[in-house]
Amino acid sequence: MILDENWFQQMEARIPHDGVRTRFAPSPTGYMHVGNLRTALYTWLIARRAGGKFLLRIEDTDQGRLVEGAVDLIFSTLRSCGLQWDEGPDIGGPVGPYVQTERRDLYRKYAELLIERGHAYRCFCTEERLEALHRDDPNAKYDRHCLSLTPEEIQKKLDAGEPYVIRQRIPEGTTTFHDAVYGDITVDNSELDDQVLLKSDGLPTYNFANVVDDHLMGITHVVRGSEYLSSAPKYDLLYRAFGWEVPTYVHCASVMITDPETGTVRKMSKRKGDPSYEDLVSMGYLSPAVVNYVALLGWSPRGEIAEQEFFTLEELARVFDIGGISKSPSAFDLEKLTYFNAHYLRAMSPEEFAGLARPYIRQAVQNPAYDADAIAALLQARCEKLTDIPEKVDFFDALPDYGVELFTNKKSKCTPEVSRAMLEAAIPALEALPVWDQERIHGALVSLAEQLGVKNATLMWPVRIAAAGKAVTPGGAVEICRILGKEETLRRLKLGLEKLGAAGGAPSI
RNA sequence: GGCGCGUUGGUCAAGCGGCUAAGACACCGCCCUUUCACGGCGGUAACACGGGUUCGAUUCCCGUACGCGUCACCA
Repeated sequence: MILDENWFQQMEARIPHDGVRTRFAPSPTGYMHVGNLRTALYTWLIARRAGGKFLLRIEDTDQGRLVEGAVDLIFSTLRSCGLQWDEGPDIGGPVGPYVQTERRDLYRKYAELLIERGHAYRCFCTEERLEALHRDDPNAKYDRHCLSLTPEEIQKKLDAGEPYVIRQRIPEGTTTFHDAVYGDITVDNSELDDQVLLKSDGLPTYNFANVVDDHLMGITHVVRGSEYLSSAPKYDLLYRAFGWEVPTYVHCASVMITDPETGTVRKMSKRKGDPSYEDLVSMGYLSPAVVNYVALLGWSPRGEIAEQEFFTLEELARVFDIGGISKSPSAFDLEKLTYFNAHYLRAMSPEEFAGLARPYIRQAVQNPAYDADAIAALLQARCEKLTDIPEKVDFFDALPDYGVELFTNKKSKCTPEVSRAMLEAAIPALEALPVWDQERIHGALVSLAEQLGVKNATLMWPVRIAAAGKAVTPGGAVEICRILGKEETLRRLKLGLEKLGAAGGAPSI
């Protein structure tokens, strides 16, 4: 086998050396879980912070685990979070292709280059032999059986068309690698296996493809989950075997979750029903809130901004530093995400919020007479997620069949008798209003309370109960009456009065 | 089991030899108030354990415990 020097030189010549380049390299095997999203975010931030490039590479070397539509989900998730890539499968770039199966020939060439240099070798061992080895000692590493094959033996097997893999030859000694988060880590090479670089189907393993692609794509910072910390020494050895510069490793601790059933912390997982990014969105969470929250899960701002908790993506891009990434795993807390979400909801302009809220309002309020924007205004400070909305406003369309006990409220000094008196007074006062708006309804009721010598609350409580039929409502009596309109309001107040037993008799206050 | 990494309140976390050990979520109380929220103010609550090093350890070193990761022709 003759290696084409020119070809390798051409590959090298394509590599950009113009500053920071990072990559997000998911395998299209399912959905974007929160940990993936965070890795993507940090990767993007490191590039952005440095004014560098962020690339997207699809690692689809595992034929068996491909999931249809997974690539599109990755695209859409990244985009909706604002993590646009500068180079990638769909938009191309100087070091493409950006899908590993489209690069397959290249890995073989690099594997053979390693063989030539004595850092790798062909292995013809059958699955049976490997299994037998493992049976004898479950922790056994590959016994290097094929390392001792002579060139003649190898050629004979090749000619016979025997399938083989290419293995990395791990040298003696120890390997020390540096990680930007964890510092220097040293391991004894005897802990390392002669791992497979090229599978018998001709495709590279993750570890090998990763090293080759990261180098060929000029990646300067390798950001990934800490589950890869153990294989980092093998990466280092590979880089050195090729004579390549080792990139900066940035390993991030896992995102955990407290299992609601057992109360123990474990890694988040789809199978256990933990929410993915998509799930969170459909649960009513906003992308910027999720991004903001996730950024702080395992990273914290330092210096003058140490106290800041709300960040836009652009702000993060300005201040994100690798030094702020924490070594220990952190637990995803839906309650805290909810808090961030609520903050984002409230920080919107009323118009923007109304636009988002409208569909949710209309799920429960179909009567077009009821102004969705006015309802939205009541909701903005009162919901934490958009999905909270429908159940809060269902009383507009249909007055609930409530019980008279709602007319009793200690704090407002309301009893059924008091409530009856209040409604009896409120109905004519409201009936007399020539114009039905916030100011006038409010004015009428407040001055009525004054006339009657009661606290505002004493009058407002029964009016609100009668108007809404619920103990808790977004907005007070005035706001609700205004939206209901004069006619419907009066109808409901009269209905409330009936419930209280409309019988005459002087109100006993 | 070997190897690696980690361990500050229920949760996220600051701290990088000397502090009454920040801040945030949640929780509790008060204020505001036409319910509920929002907002404001305040409160409860933590350095896993044992040895060192040091004048002095949350901070450095070594053990122990616990947790996580990894030991695939998966990524």
